Amino acid sequence: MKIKHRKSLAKEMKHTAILDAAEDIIATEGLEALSMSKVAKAVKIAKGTVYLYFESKEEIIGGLTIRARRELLAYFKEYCSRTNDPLEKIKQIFWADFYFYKEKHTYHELVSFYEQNTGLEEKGELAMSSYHISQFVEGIIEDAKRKKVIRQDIISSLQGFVFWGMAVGILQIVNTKHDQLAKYFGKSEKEFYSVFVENVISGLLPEKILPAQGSVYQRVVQESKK
Amino acid sequence: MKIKHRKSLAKEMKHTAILDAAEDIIATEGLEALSMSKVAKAVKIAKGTVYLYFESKEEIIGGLTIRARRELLAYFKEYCSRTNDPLEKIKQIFWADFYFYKEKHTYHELVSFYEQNTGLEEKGELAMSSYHISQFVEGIIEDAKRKKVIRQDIISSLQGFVFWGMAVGILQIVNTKHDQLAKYFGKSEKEFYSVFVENVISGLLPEKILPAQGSVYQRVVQESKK
Amino acid sequence: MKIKHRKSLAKEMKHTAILDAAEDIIATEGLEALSMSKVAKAVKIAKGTVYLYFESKEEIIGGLTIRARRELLAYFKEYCSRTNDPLEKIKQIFWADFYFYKEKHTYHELVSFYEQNTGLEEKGELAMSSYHISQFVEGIIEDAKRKKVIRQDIISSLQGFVFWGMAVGILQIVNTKHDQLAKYFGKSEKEFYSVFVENVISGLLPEKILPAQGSVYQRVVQESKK
Amino acid sequence: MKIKHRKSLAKEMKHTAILDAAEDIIATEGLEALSMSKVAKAVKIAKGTVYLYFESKEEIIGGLTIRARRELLAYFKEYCSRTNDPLEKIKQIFWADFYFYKEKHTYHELVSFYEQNTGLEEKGELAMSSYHISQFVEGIIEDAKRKKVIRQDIISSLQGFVFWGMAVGILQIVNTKHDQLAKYFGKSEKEFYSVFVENVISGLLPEKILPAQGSVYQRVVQESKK
DNA sequence: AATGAATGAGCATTCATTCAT
DNA sequence: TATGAATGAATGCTCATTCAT
Repeated sequence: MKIKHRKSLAKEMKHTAILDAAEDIIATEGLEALSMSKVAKAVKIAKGTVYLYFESKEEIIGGLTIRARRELLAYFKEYCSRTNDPLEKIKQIFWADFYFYKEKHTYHELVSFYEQNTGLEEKGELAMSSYHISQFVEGIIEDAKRKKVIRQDIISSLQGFVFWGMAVGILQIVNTKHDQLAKYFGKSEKEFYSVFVENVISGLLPEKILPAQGSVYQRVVQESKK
Repeated sequence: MKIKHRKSLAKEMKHTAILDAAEDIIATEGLEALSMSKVAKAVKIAKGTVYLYFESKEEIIGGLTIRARRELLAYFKEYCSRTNDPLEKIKQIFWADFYFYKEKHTYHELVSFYEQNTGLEEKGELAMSSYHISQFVEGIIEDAKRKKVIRQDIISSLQGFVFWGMAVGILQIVNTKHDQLAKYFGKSEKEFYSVFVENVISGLLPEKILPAQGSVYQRVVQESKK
Repeated sequence: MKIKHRKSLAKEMKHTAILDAAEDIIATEGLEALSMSKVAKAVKIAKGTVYLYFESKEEIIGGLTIRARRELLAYFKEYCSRTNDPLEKIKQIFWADFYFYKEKHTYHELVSFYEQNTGLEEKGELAMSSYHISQFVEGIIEDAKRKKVIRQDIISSLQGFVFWGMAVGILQIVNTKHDQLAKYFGKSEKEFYSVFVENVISGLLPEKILPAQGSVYQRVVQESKK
Repeated sequence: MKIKHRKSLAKEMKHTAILDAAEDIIATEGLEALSMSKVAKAVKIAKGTVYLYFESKEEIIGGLTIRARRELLAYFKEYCSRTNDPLEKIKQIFWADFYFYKEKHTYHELVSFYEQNTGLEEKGELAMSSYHISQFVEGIIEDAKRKKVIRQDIISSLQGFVFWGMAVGILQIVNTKHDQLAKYFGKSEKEFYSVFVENVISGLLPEKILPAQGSVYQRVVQESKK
């Protein structure tokens, strides 16, 4: 058992070293340029050895995505801890995401990657990392709801997903189109993101005039429940 | 002249046939699996022949993206024409996007692809197709603004970008996570999307309580204007 | 007959236009970049039409080589006309070649190309263009021989070939290694070429001490006559 | 250690086998016809495997060129060792080159290839192989100079370049035009080459009448020194 | 546990030439 | 005489994964 433990420590270290190397490569050359050969070379082990620690390239990316999501959760916690105002906390989640995108670009790329690609199975730790984030966000939303600073019809868990989708999409567009943003609108990434955040937050507030009954929208919503 | 016309018709047809084949391949195997060899084989022409009609693989994808965007614009127009209510029209844009995603999945993939990838140059018809969509959406928002059914501080063109980013992100998450959606929340894609639309629309309404001065959010916004 | 004549005039013009275009392409992009498509495009005729005037790409290069050799002969004549001294005339041939290389680089490339490649058949005009140059050079050497300013054992025609081979080789090395020439020896192309010319001319002079009988060299020469 | 040695032996052998195969292909079909697919097929390994031993096609050609240059140097040494006469040694260099061309035609092609092509970077072993040859030839010339059997104004290193350029050019013409040589002059390659060697050697001898002052040639030489 | 040689299908692109019109 | 669409073999190179040692 002792031996096993020592072994698994060594194993853990190599596992980490492989992820570190892969992260470096992505940071330097981008996710697309990641290859098993490069990883093996960087860690100074044989290509075959990498497969002793990770079943496939996908698993390495998965491993890094776990890291990335942990870091994102840390960002969320850190930003939310700055205020006690439940609504502010929600805003802080968005801003945490923004700064995560700006400061941890590699991680953001990884998190987005998993959002963009169908057919990537998430299980085990990877699924958990996603769950932890959801849980945290849900908690923040639930708290705001309990304290009645946001609409009462909101389903916290679902709303978390919506937030997530919107933020991912916005940051994607910020990433892709920041040139146009600057050129045509004279807006910085932050200003643009501000518009988005303001929009979303404003949509949560309870003093909203609800769409009139019988509107097309209502009909569509009804329909969608079928 | 007749001959010339006939010829250019034949050419036009092959051009179309190539795009059709490429579209089929993407529909069946995904955008990543698209290759020139497959296209040639599907059209039953030589590989070199494909290059008589398209300068590169990128041009084929570009050609399909033009198709996709045209179709998306058609969706927008069709859905918006269903109502005269300016706010409803905005909602309809979101729903048009949703049904575009559901019904024209390949096209949606193509449109998203161009959103997700930096460094893809857009020119000529491709750039125009993007512009036409922006123009249309901007017009709808501008109209709602003029009619005072949405906040007056909205910048229509910028808001169009925000809409676009959010919708892309949400549909991405719908695409990737619809299993979880069903499993954990018992929600259909449509219901989930509904929550999103309601959220966004609600955020546009003028009778909004603005975030209190001095809130963290305000500070960040101020900051971002520097 | 008149019609035929007119036709062949028109034909001649197109023939010329094709060569002109090919020459431009080689001048701009190099011999390797020459392609039938580019030629056709440049002349604004169909690809197939080019084949009505030239049987193959090789024939176009052959046609240009004829031009190039004509120009080279003109250089030879021009440079030789500058002096009446028969030895000087020989020197002038070398210098004509040097300036041909410097000033008509495309033509030089073509002339060299035919020297470097085995299996390129030369017939008709192409063979003649080579013959004319040989004849001219042979005449110059023969004249110097008759006037006893060079060794009497020289076979003019053969010597012409030797000159040609040496000059081609030297210019090739000048072309390839001019950087080293400048860097390691501080010599310009001209200075280097000067050393070569001086060497060669000096080898032609009659007051030479011939290699001693019985030397290895003599043996090899004897051997070679077998 | 044994194992490692055996392994690296096996690797060395495959490396050699690839070069051998490439050499065969060049010998049979010419340098231009060399392709990675052909090499792989000839060695009966997968295309990708070739890339485990050579980074690129250019590296294979480079590897063969090293072989070729080594062999050429061996020829030089062997031929020069046949005599102690310093002038004879110079002649032997030319004859070594001739027999290298005749007997190791593929290698000659490779050596010429590197002379003819601009923009081929030479480094490491490849650069060294070139340097060793230069050094050897320079030594032979320097020795002859020191012993006063050739002109004292000769710069050994530069002269080596001139020799090399001339020999490359002559052998090229021998290669290309040997049919004409036989047909029109009734001369064998060897006889022709003899004329060349005699010419060159004769040009090195010190008892030379220098070109008269004021001749065109002198002017050009002066000019070139500016 | 570790190796690293081997695989081989796959990629986008080129181009001299042909031939039906 | 002129067209230009079509061909299709060929190019150098990549890379996730396997497996005998």
